[in-house]
This record gives sequence, structure tokens and C-alpha cells, in this order.
Amino acid sequence: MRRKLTQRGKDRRRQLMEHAAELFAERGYHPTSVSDIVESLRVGKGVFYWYFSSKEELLSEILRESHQDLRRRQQQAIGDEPNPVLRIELGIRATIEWFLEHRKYFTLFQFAASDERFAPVLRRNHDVAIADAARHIKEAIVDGLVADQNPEMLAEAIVGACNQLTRTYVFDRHEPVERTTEAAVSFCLHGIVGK
Amino acid sequence: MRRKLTQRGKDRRRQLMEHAAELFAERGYHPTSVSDIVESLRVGKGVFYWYFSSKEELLSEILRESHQDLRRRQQQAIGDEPNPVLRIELGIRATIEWFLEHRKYFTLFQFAASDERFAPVLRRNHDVAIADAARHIKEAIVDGLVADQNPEMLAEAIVGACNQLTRTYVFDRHEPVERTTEAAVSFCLHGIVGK
DNA sequence: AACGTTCTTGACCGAATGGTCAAGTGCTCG
DNA sequence: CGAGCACTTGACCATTCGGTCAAGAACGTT
Repeated sequence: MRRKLTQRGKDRRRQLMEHAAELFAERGYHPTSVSDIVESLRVGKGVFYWYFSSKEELLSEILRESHQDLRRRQQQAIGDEPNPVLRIELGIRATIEWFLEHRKYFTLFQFAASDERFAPVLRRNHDVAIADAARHIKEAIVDGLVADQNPEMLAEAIVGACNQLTRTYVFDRHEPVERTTEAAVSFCLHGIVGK
Repeated sequence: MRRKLTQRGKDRRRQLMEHAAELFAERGYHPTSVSDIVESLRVGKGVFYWYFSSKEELLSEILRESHQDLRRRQQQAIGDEPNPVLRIELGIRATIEWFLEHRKYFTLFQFAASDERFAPVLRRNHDVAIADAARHIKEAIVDGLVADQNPEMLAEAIVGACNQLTRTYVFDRHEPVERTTEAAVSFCLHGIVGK
């Protein structure tokens, strides 16, 4: 278990997390052993347990930090756009782009959702994401731009539709991302605006 | 490995599958050992390997047969409804209801999607589901009831939105299913109809 | 009753696995 | 230079896992 980290230590930690994330995404969390991780990095096993107290903690940290990164990207893409509906559209586009660049986390989020042990982290991530989207939706409702419905529910529906489209078209079928993004935006905006 | 099954054999097989599905959903696939399954059923380990050649084959069979059951339910719910948009709505309602009754398969589908080994079965299931929905959407487009867009993409978006809403509201938050179903139907129908 | 088939038992096996630790290396700063 | 802390090593451990198999029980058919 770590205490203070020098720059060297921080770099190792990052390296372990990024590499482990790739292995977990490729072969799965359980089938990837701690030995696999350290051996492919050509370091001793003790290195792993210097930085993380368990394999479980490692994945939790990966989930937490990667979601922070996604969120940063969304906020950056939205900037100070005043139109709430446009903000949602920009958020959707940024999210799909981010997953395209960080494919491995898509699989990881999905796996973690099926394992109770990671429910706490994942739940926190999810709640933040929904709250972010719901804020814009609420504002859009106030502005009379979308029909008055439960904003959190609309946010969930948007997340679900976008994730599904990303998985199938961008990851599984390797189709160009643009068409998928347009379909996602169109479906979601029509979905929330309501005729 | 089995050859011919008597009624007794078929019952055992079902029992193993249902029980294993519950354990997998509760504790996860990898953390649930074959010993766990047979011990809690109070039978010898050989019983398991008489009906299934491996733990992997067991889950594949669970995924395959449970999806068949879901599909049967959808078709039954749709009946001979002539309006394609209404058929989609009936399909959405039937799906959410089925998952409510068979919660365990929701977790299982999700886990399997994160493990390459189950990609073949899951892909087949998914393709069938999308093709089913896309047929109705295509017909709705021909009838001029919905905007002319890629039917498969719309089908994916519907599946994604409904699954996400079901997971969060029905499973995680235990809210009454009706409101969720209404939100899902409203969002999806507006999403495909297009302004 | 007797015979072949279906089904069940549970000890056993080799191959991991997550995690520990005593010993050592190398960096930094006084 | 030398002390102290950050980091690294890799053999080792207890445990567990998926899967096998020789032996036998239960069943159905004649």
C-alpha cells in the first residue's frame, strides 16, 4: 500500500492502471491475473501491491478516474453554450467521441455493472452523469424547449440509447462514427422534445 | 456429456440452468464455482458434467434459451396488431415486463456482453432482437408513420433506452414499473417518429 | 428377473490465483 | 558520504478452481 508518491511513483501508478485497463478490456477482469499484469510490464509482483491494496481496488480506481476524464471532456465540449438543448447535443457528441478514443473503458464499465463489488463506484459515476444531463434538460423544460417530463428519466434514456448505438455500430461493426452520432442525436433530441 | 435425455434428465437440466442462473446473477459468473452450483443443489459434481461439457457451455445455453423465452413473450404480446407503431409499443411493454419477472437474466446478459467468449451467442440473440424490431419500423416507414431513417439504428436506440431505464428505475431503485414503461414508450416513439 | 442405458457419486488432479514478505536497490537531501 | 524513505524483487503460501473418472445406483424395457 502506498504512502507518498514521487513523480516516478505517479508514473508507475498510471502505467499500471492504463496497462491493466487494456488487459481487463481484452480478456476480462477475472481471467486477467495480477501476475499477467506485472509480467507483461516486466516488473515484480510487489510493485502492484505497493500501489494498490488489491486487484479490486485497482479496477475501482480505473473506473473512477476514467469517468472523471470523460466528464472533463463533456464539460470542455459544452463550454458556455447558452442553449440547453444544444448543450445536450454537444454532450452526446463528446461522449461518443471520447468512447471512440477510449474504447477499453466501455467494456470495463459494462463488466463492472454486472459485479456487485463495483456497484458503489459505478453508481457514483452514473449519478453524476445523470445529474449533469438532467440539469440541462430541466433548464430546457423551463425554457419551454422540451416537454415537461421527469428530467432524470429522459437523461437515462439518452445515455442508454447512445451507449447502445456506440457499442453496436462503432465498436462491433466498425462503421464510421459520424452516421451513428447523427442517429443518436436525432433520436435523443426528438425523444426529449416530444412532438 | 449427455446423449439422450429422459424426462428426469430434462428436469435436472432445467434445474441446473435455473439455479446456476440465479447464482451467476447474484455473485457473478467467475466467482460462482461449479462446486457452488452442485453443492447448493445437493448433488455430485458429475451431475453437472453429465449435462454440460463446461461451465462456459452452461452459460451459453442459459443465454440462448432465456432469450428464446423473451422473444416468445414479445410475439405473444404483439399478437396480430396491424399498426406497426403500436406493435413496437407492445413489444417495449412486453420486454420490460419480462425483465421484471426474470431479473436475473438482465445481469447475465450484461455480464456476457463484457466477455468475448460469449460474444457468439449474445450476438445471435441481439441480431434477432434488432431484426424483429426493425421489421416493424420498416413497415411504419412505408406507411409514412415514422421518418425515413435507418431502421436498424432506430431499433438499437430503442433497445438501449429501454434497457437503461429498466435497469435504473425498476432494478436499482425499485420504483413502480408503470411510470418507467410510460417514459420508455414516450421517449422511443417520439424518437423514431421524428418531429 | 435380468439387462442395458441413463444418471449419480465424490475423491482426486494439475494448474492457476490473489496476496505476503524479508531482503535488497536506488534516489534525495542534509 | 550516509541516512532514510521510496520503490522493487520474486520465491512462497494457502486456497480454490474447472474438470476427470471408476464405480455404482436407479430406471425402463422385455
